[in-house]
Amino acid sequence: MDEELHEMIREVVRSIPRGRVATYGDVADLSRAPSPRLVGHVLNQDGHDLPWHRVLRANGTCAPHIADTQHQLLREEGVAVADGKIDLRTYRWEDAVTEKAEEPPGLW
DNA sequence: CGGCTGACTGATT
DNA sequence: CAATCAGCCAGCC
Repeated sequence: MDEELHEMIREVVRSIPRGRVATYGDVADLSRAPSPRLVGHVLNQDGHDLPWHRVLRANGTCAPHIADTQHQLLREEGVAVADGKIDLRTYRWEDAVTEKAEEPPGLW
């Protein structure tokens, strides 16, 4: 059953560090999901106890129906939200790609 | 079995 | 920066 994938996606989302964000594509890749759409679907169904607000679209924005809450929660964690968009180049969860994790500005 | 939808992405114009 | 197109996959009718 693909239930394992389902759990995997939730695990990845839960692994996102505080003050950082990830894109659907990243989560999909880390959870070996076949496509980012599955991530969205899973979060919609079982993302109630997950930090789904740390998952955004590739351009730094998020879905309209959750955007309001999303921005609010992110700000609580110290993530700067500018005009409904997050600066991915600064806050993107880079530990996943092991490129370079530079410290975000005024955080904590 | 076929078609539409969606918390998506990337490239192109 | 906005609009379009084409892949992508699961779920519902």
